[in-house]
Amino acid sequence: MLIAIDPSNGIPIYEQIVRQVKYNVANGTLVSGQQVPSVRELAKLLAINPNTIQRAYQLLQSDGVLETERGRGQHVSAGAKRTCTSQRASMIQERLALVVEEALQAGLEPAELRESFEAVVRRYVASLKH
Amino acid sequence: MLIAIDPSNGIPIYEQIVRQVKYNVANGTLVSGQQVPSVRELAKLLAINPNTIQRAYQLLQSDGVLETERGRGQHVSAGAKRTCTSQRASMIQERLALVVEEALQAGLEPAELRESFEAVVRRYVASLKH
Amino acid sequence: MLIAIDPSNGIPIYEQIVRQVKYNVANGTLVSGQQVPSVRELAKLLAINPNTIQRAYQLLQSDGVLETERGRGQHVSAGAKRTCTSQRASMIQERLALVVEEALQAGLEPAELRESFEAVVRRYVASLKH
Amino acid sequence: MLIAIDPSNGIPIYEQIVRQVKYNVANGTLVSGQQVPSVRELAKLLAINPNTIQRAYQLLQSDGVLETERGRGQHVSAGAKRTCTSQRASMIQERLALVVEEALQAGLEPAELRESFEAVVRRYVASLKH
DNA sequence: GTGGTCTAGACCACC
DNA sequence: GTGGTCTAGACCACG
Repeated sequence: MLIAIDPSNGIPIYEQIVRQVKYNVANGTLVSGQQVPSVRELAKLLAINPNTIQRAYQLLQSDGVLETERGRGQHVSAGAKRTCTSQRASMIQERLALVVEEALQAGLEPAELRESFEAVVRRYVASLKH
Repeated sequence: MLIAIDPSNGIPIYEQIVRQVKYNVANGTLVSGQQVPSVRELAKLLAINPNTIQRAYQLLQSDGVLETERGRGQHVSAGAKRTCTSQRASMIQERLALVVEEALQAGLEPAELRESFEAVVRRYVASLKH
Repeated sequence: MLIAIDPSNGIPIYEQIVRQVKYNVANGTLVSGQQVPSVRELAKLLAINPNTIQRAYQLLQSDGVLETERGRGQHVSAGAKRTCTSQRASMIQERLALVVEEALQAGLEPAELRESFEAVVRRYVASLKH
Repeated sequence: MLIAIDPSNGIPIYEQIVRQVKYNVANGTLVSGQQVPSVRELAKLLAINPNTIQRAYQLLQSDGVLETERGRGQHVSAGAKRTCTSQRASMIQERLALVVEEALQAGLEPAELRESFEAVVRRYVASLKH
């Protein structure tokens, strides 16, 4: 599992961790039952305050992605993959909806927006081929 | 001109004011040379501390949207409309690109995304007819 | 006499008036004993608040440039020309000294500065020939 | 780093701080990546309200001189030295040009001005030797 | 009346 | 601990 933190991009670090763990679960990189690094371990690995890791793990627990067993550390919970996958899709679609709605309200033409949208898709598909 | 503040939506109040003034300028609701309410006036109107308004107005000045004359209040500067319009379009398109790219990276299918996109547009167009 | 006011250049309007009157006196455009426009007259002429003119005239009086006689308005005082001429030269030289000193303290080389200085002079002389 | 504030010289305190920080960066006294005192710390040090420091630091951020990391304080950004040095030189030369032009327009002779200029330089060079 | 600056003190999120 | 935001109230210069 790879977690990359950018401490100066405005998104709280704990939030970056939460997202990337969920991403890795949805991904298959982290599978149900698998151990995740302990708070201290991950803190040392990322050179980040343990409190911050702790906070991320707590959020992941309350989202049902991680489970803790006394003295045995954290592991990925049973239904995590399904949860994350659907969460991710709906989150992303929700954000897309927000942006598009705001653009339309701001008076941009649907055609204009559609063209921007397709341009991004084309650029992304092209970048995959390299 | 209508400015609506939501003090509890996370976006700083001064930022909300900045956006809405720019929006109104891009809009044509505020035209070049037009006076905007004085700091104290707007503060009373929105029931917000004058310092907060002051901060918003200063940002608008440094963005070239407002000009101030000592003792005579603020007015919309000459090139404001062009500035705001282009800023707005590019900001929105940038955000659209970000969301779409993230969605693609997360593995969503272009077709799926396109459908979401069109759904939002349809919903918006429909809402206009009511 | 010509007075040009720029209300949005940061220099207080009363200060702009003071400077330009002094300039005109040093100039010979305004001579000793000559009447200057009344406060109200000048205010109307420049489309400026009479309080502002009043303030400028008071400063000019305390600088010994203008004198007032009951009911007869303001006129240029006897020694005004000498006062203004010397004031102007010393003021300007003082400002030059300030800028140059700051530049040297900031570490710019005298040679570099001298070159900038001469460039401005050359540019100015050239502009006169057109 | 030394910062000296004169609260009664007309220049706003936050502006004095901004200038002196930039000066120290251009100087080499503050180098890229170096921490600057926290808002509260500097406020206590200078016996000035933290809000005023905050304002100065925010301006420095928007000028690209400082960067902030949440909960970890401010540090000098990467390109800061280049930015500050060039800004300072161009600012000073611009001001020199302004003063010289005004002097010439006011009718002072280039030779006279040149003599004033050289006098300041001589005086400054002499003061260095003591 | 206007905007510009500053102080004092509070609350929040983040680390 | 850090920075970010906001309120309240004061003082000043300008017109």
